[in-house]
Amino acid sequence: MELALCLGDTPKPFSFLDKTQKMVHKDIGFCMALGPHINGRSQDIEETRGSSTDPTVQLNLLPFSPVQINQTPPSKLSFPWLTKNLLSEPVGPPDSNRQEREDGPALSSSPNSTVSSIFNMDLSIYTSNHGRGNKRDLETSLSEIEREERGGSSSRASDHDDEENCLARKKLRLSKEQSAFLEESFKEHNTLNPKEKQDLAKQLNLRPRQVEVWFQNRRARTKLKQTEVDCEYLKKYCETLTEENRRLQKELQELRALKTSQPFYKQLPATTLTMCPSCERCVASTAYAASITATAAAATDNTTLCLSKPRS
DNA sequence: AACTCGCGCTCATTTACATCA
DNA sequence: CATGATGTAAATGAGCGCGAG
Repeated sequence: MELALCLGDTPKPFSFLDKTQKMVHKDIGFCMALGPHINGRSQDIEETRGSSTDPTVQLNLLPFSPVQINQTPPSKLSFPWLTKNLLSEPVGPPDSNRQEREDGPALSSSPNSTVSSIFNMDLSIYTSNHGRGNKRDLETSLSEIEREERGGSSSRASDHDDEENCLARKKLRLSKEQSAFLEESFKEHNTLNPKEKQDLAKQLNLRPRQVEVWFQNRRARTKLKQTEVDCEYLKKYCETLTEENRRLQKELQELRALKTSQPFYKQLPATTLTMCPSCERCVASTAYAASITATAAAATDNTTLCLSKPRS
């Protein structure tokens, strides 16, 4: 059994996996593999194994979203062992229906439908910055909202306008209520269609662009958290495999020692199974068995040793 | 049908700022 | 009060898909 680890650029396929899987990713990644491998004779093992149903395992962890919490693009590798239970994070359906939502917003599934009763309040930016917001922030935010309402949906162009109108980028701290509301929405969908974005912005007295950015950052945080979970799991998994590898190596050594210390054992022919002519049962048939039971050997024409009673 | 272009979106990365110990 | 660490809102640029021409 061999445990191989690869960290860095373009993980190379492990030798004992040559006939099984090839890695094609050129990204920097983490790669771990487990397979039968004794003293570098993986080729022999591979040949004798033949069509074994015990395949080698190679695990590739790519730097980009190895496990998607909220979406799982088909081209990306996902880890089957991670379930929504493990992840404490909401596991939404793959966002394949995004186009559908954009074509016609599924308002029935809108976060507002479930949380608006709780948070249907005027979440004014007057209360933002946890009550520490100053007058300048307030005026800036208000003018931004007015601009947004005049200009319609956010875009890069409006961002540039923002830049022109707002000389210094003043950081706005979202209030607890705003964050909670956004969080609830995120649990429903981790992406927004334009209508949802507009609605959320209106309800929270924020610019649609701010809502969009919040979701962007929230997705990034989710992903980061997930990466940490993955790393932790892989670390433990790696330790387990290392331990298993050590144990098997030790076992192998013991077997080899036993083999060399008992040379007569070497002379024993392989045990084969044959059918006992008298009882019609499978029995072990070896020259060794025959030699130690002279009487039995004399009683029968062949070397089959049968200790069971003949069938009546 | 193949192409180009513009648009809008997401993502990764970086920057800037607020907050806290 | 100054300072470094941390969290996070926002900016930026790249890449992708899609519809229109």
